Amino acid sequence: MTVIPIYRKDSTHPQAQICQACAVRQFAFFGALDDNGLERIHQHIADQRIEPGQSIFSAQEAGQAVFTVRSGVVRLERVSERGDRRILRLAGRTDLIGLESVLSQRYAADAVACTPVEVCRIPRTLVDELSAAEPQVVLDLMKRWQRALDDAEEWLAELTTGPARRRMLRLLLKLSEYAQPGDMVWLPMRDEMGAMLDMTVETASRMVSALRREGVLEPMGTREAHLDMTRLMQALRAQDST
Amino acid sequence: MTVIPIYRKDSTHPQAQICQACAVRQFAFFGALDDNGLERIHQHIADQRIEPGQSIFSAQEAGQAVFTVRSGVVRLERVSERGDRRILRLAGRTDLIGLESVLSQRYAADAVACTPVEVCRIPRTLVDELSAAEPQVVLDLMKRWQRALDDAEEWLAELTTGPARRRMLRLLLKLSEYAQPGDMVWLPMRDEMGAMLDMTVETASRMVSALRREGVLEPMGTREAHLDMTRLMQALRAQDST
DNA sequence: CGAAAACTTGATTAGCATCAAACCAGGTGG
DNA sequence: CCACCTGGTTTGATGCTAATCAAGTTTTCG
Repeated sequence: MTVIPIYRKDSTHPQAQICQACAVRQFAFFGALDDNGLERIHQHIADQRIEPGQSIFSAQEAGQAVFTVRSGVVRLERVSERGDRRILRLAGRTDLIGLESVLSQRYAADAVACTPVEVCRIPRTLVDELSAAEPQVVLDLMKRWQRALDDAEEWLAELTTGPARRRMLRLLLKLSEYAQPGDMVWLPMRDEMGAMLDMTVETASRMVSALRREGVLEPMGTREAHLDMTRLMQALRAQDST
Repeated sequence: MTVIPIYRKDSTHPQAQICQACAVRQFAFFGALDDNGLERIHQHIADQRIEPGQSIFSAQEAGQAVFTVRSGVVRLERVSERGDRRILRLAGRTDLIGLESVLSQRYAADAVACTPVEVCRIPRTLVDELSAAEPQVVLDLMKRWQRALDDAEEWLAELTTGPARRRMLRLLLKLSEYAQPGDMVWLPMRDEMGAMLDMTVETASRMVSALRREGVLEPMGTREAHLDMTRLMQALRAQDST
């Protein structure tokens, strides 16, 4: 528990308390900043709530800000030359998305909320100022780029190859990384699964149904499910050994 | 044409001339440096020649250096959980690989020469020193991370989806980016194509043979080919419209 | 020159896409 | 409150694409 200094307890700016109390702060972009640093910046940061299906930013748009995901799951997707949507990777709590805006580049992909999402919008100009003042910030940025690259490469190696059943199992494993408190994982719509795993809705549905019958998966309310991790890992091992 | 100052014309260190005359210097990592900066560093840089099939670095190895590719084509690949090799992306002239070493992280993938390759090995410690001295260098690093991410995402969106024929056509298009002077492109082995496009050697062979018969592709000597770009683009359009 | 490696081609089969139809949940308006 | 509609999901039947299995051919290199 951090003790909040008295002089700031009744700060006039409402964002002050929010940044101060931010649950993801220690992992997130401004973990590197001390309270003083935080004080200087909070008025430029806006926190936003985004409903499922709504876009956070779009590909080709001139990037003006990066976003820290405070809760929920965001998908990053592109439309291929052929015209079909492909989901490239997911971002969750503590992830920073839209990094390319720091370089004054256009966003390279669409970012769309999969669940209700809370993000903090951090303007590019602010990142520039901070980078000049705090060398830690630049290092943190580079680490985040590397993480994004790692995620993309892992997605490519594990989620685009092998039979449909294996890809679905690996997706569930990945989704478990974004689990809510209470073991609940977000269960994507079947067409989202299709865009992630390069399969049709019908195939996605068949795989999910099969796994439900096997007890790997238990849908709990719309768009959520409980995973039996033991059975999931077991199914994966069985899959990979054949 | 840069005029080379007299005082350096007979520098004792052989690497001095090489760095000075480096054909990729303006695009490569040290484009940001002036001659003075270059003078300070060249003794730490080693240029290496690597034969096809040889490894430049391996995944999990503690990264001690980044590498600028001066010529040839390098593949970045991972072994999936299931145990099969997956090629994630390619790197060519002016690309910088092994960026994660700057963060003192382990290499995330294997880097293997596809053709005869020339690289400059740049130690991590040198990058650190330069970053402190020259702010441009850090910006350049971030741009390169973003480029790597872009490449990985494009690979995912264009080369992992659609029928085998389309994926092969798109691979040829990508290979044309790495063309030699004289329109010659490197033609991978069939099993490399398989690892790039997630198909078997047999399917890769069938696709290449078909495209050769259609005149899209003309093998010229081992491991090289001439592409008819007009027919290639035409075949791609026909493919995507169906 | 001979062996190994890479490539090609053919026949058969498995897995997934496609087409088609039914099913279900949640929201709306009569 | 219920009938209805809509968007998402499930299931079934059929066909096509690419994997697999199996030779055979060409190239490479000691």
